[in-house]
Amino acid sequence: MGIKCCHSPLTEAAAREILEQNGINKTKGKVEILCAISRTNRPLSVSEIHELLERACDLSTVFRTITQFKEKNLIRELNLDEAFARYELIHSAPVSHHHHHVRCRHCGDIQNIEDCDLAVFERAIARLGFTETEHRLEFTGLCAKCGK
Amino acid sequence: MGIKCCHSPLTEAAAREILEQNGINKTKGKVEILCAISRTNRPLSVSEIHELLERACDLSTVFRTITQFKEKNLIRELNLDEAFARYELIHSAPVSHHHHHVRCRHCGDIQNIEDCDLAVFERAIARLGFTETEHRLEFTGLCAKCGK
DNA sequence: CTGGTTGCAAACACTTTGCATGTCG
DNA sequence: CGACATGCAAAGTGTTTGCAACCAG
Repeated sequence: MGIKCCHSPLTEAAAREILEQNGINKTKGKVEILCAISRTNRPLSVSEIHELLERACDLSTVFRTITQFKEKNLIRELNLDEAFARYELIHSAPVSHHHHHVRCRHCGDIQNIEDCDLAVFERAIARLGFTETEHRLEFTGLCAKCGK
Repeated sequence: MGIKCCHSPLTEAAAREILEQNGINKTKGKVEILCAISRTNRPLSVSEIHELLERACDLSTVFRTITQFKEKNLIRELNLDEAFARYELIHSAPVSHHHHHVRCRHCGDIQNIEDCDLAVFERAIARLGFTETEHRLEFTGLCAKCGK
């Protein structure tokens, strides 16, 4: 319990299978992007992914692929108060693995938090050595009018 | 308890006093921007503020003023998964008035949530008629290394 | 073969900055 | 008067798009 980093790099074969299952063409770029995201245990920005691939494909291709992965719910987009978005794999494993993040305002380091309860959170974060903690909890949904 | 909109428009005099207390020059633009933010009960984007002022001052001035207000902790910056930031007044009243937001993924409507407890949240949001709710809880702070 | 995919360059949206001018205190 | 504030235009980011060449199925 508490804090744990979920780290599960995909083999190329596993990546190909995931793409297959989601009806996505298994091009070199897409396989590599999926592997790259699975290789890190922290959410990546598009340009970080681009650099991890050593620019093997164009930046716009990374953006397009990320968009596609997001639509297929392979990845989750995060907003950690930076000028850009970050993405992490959704481990479709048991149930959609719900967790959150702590990001250091100073060095930008990002760590995962596995529990989902405010009090537990605060304790877990303190245990990590974080100070001057702030949190931001935002909801989205369909309002009464829009929820058809 | 539950949901409530905190709405407290500032008179020009009150706005001037706040600026005074924070050592900010009381120029026409700054007074108007502060009033505009206090007049709405939902967080505003920079260009919404600009339009509310009927372009009485330049967009870059709004950006610069917002930056200054943020530094003085007069306003809070929010990130509601849009391509831009939103800002709302910090009611310095009793203690820093802590609350969150629900935003409709469809129409973009934003409402305030006053309580700060996940379970209460969920119920409150459901009571508002929101469906397909998602939330995002992110922390920032100084990690053990950076927290001097 | 044919539709999806890519690279490239250009376009976008939001935000920041440089500089000359204008205003507050 | 001097410091700060402003308008304007230009530059900077991160992201999106149009198009022709290309590749997977």
